[in-house]
Amino acid sequence: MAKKYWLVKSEPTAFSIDDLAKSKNKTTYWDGVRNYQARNFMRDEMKLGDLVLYYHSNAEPNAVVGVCEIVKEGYPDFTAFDPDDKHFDPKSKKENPAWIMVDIKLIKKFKTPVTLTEMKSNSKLTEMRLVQRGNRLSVMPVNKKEFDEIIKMGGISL
DNA sequence: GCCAACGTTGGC
DNA sequence: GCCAACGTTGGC
Repeated sequence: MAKKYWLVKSEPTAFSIDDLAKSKNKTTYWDGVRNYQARNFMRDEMKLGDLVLYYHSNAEPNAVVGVCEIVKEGYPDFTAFDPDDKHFDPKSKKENPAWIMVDIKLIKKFKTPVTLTEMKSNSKLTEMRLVQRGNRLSVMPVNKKEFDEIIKMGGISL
C-alpha cells in the first residue's frame, strides 16, 4: 500500500507544533475533530506511516510548520464520551462511537515555515484545498507532488 | 473585529 | 426532502 499524504490544521493557541514537540515521544492523539468528512479520512484512509503536514490556522502567520507521521490508526475519540471535556458529544456512544482520532508523531519541524501566502502564489499548489477559498476542512489529503513541494519550501528533507 | 463560506439543525 | 436559521471556521 502506497504511503499517503495529509494536512491537519491546528490553532497554535490551542495546540501548536511546539506543544507537540514537548509532548511525550513527540506524540499526541488528534482529538476534537467533529466533522464527518475529516472523520472519514481518519477512520478509513489514514494508515501507519502516512505523512502529515502540520498547519497553523488563525495564526501569525498562517503556515505549514512541520511534518508528522501517523503512529496509530483510527480509534474512538474518547473525549466525546466525557461530559466535562469541551469536545463532549452526547450523540457519540461508547458502543457506537461517532468520532475517531489518530495518533501523530512529530518527525521534523520546518527550517522555515511555509506561509499560506507563499503557497497561494506557488503555481504548483493551486489545486490544494487549503488554498481554495472557503475551505474549512481540518483534515485533508495532499498529493505527493504538493507534499514534496511544501517540504522543499520548508527547507528540510526527510 | 468583521464577515464570507460552510456544515448542521429543525420546522414544515 | 427542502431550506431558513444558526453556529463555527478561518482569512483578512
